[in-house]
Amino acid sequence: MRTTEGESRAWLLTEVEAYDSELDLACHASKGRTTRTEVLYRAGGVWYVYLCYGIHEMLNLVTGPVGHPAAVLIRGVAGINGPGRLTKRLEIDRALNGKPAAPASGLFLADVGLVVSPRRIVATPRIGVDYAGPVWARKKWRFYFEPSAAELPGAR
DNA sequence: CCATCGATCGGCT
DNA sequence: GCCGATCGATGGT
Repeated sequence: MRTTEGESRAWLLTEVEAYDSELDLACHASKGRTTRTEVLYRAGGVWYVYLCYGIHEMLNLVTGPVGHPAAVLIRGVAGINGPGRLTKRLEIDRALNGKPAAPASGLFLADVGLVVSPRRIVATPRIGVDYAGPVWARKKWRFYFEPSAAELPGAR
């Protein structure tokens, strides 16, 4: 959910990708603590937004305890597929980097009570991380599900 | 300082 | 299926 100039909008989160620890060669923290990755080492609950390919803003939620770099890349919501398209449509950029995932920052998560059976959730290798080598590139840490019309925001 | 490359996307062959 | 766009973080000279 997001608030922009008083306007509130809601999206159903449908696709994410996990990045965990310095051991994960696909995780930016695999290169250690740097100016860019510092946010990943904070306590979970803050946004990590960076520029990819010089064009796309990537939105991630930091998820680990203090000192343990881990994050979830927000890859898609109902109606918007692709992490780059998502940030463009939601007008999200690096200004949000390091900000809390709370109403004060304008972008936060809300539990709407939707229960998704595990059998509906598909797990696949992460996208675009072949450079991480076979072990890490093959881990099935991308997850998504296809929401039904009745599950979309605003449906009744 | 300079070179490399990327958690992508849209357009074209 | 391939390729270029576009730029900041990173690492080496």
